[in-house]
Amino acid sequence: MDRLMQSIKIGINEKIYVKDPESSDLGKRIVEQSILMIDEMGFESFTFRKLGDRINSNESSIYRYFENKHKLLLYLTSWYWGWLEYKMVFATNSISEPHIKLKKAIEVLTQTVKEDISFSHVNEILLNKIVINEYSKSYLTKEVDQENKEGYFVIYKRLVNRLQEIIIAVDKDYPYPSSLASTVLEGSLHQYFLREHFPKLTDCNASVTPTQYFTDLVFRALNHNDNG
Amino acid sequence: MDRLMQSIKIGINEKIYVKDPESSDLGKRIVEQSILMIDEMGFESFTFRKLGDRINSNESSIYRYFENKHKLLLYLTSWYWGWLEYKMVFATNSISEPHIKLKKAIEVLTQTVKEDISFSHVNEILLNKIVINEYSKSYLTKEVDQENKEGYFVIYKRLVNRLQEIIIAVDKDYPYPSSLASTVLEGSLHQYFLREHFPKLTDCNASVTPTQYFTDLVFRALNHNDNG
DNA sequence: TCAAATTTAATAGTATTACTATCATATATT
DNA sequence: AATATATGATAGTAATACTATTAAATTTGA
Repeated sequence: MDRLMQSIKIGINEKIYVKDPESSDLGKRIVEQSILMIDEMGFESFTFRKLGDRINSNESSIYRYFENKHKLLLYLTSWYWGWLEYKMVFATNSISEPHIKLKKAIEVLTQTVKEDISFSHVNEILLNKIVINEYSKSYLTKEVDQENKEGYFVIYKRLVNRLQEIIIAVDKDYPYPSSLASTVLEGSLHQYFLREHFPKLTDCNASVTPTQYFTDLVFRALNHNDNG
Repeated sequence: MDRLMQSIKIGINEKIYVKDPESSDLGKRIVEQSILMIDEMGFESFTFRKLGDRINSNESSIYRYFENKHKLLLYLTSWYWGWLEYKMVFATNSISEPHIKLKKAIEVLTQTVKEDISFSHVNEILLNKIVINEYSKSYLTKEVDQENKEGYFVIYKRLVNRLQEIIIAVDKDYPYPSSLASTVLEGSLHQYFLREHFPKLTDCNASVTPTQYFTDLVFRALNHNDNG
């Protein structure tokens, strides 16, 4: 998988960036170091000025790649979802049995990232942490409808739809496949957050994973013959 | 219910405010108008200066009630969860049948607020919208552990725990009652958001409510004798 | 390989935000 | 009426989120 993914470029809506950060060394450093910094200090405290200092570049140069830090967050999270989508499709593509396919899909989508240095300048482990802590902020805005119209969330939407289709293949009569798919994806991020900060509000802990919880939940919800 | 609730004061952690906004006319106007303004312009664009202008008061006077707008958001959302908790306990208290109690609890917790002018200066309908759009921002911060330690989230945590206990009463062997409870509360806000902004990602629409989806999901997940 | 084009860096500047400080005035309490 | 307290007005600071301009470095391509 490593070698394969090295040659794949995740296609991100061109309107999200001013200049493609993949097209230059500076661009890659912006992406690489912004991930480290947002993880360290949180999205609110992160600024382009601080990033410029850190990468020995200039604030104004960063603005030539991204209009503002919100767009940068959209870029990073789109990248993450595109990467997860790729992993999910890759892992489930060859599986024909619907319930095994669904089990695998949930597994890939709700697992934490352990290690994946396929793309040199993107640290997927930290990016996963950023998505848990910051993704909601990218859409809980007054501009969400406009930005959605411009296609800034297509990758995420496609991913939810893929999961929904896999759910339907297991139980075509289940009445809420879209809601269940979106609940799994969003709820998984939430359970990871709770495990870290509000352990009383979750059953997930060192030995129980969000993957186990959601696998169990989804298969209880669906009518199926074999629990995989 | 109206008259009863008029005499109830929702107990909010005193560390959240500098001076209790319930203790003065200015304090009440701060709460009242901040709800309107955050709904109108979103939490990011909302500032104490703008609020001061709107209520014909001064920025510095508002700082005498709340340290910053983050604390004000914590206050408003705590108020909301306290109010919902009250409604939930009130509605389920007299029910002895566990599955009917659970059904009622989910109903109260996942329903949109239609109209409830029990507390004169708090518009619960708008507050519900604010919680949907802004609540996550109150805890997705680098300070969450410290603020949690100081008790800023007690009401919400108590509410999740209450729901979890009601779930256990229906099926004491279900392995993930806390996660299911937190999924219902958080997921419900999310489904409302999706219904409004990403209709393709949910089955909730004009005729299907998040309440129906979650009621169905929870009862599918639990082993029980009667679906109510 | 030299000139032109492009990219990046450095500096400065603006409007706004998120406060803090000070002092005056209005209102309530005793 | 004296005192305390709450509020208002004004000013000020450091940081943020940019934009603009110009200079220097690097790339490109003829």
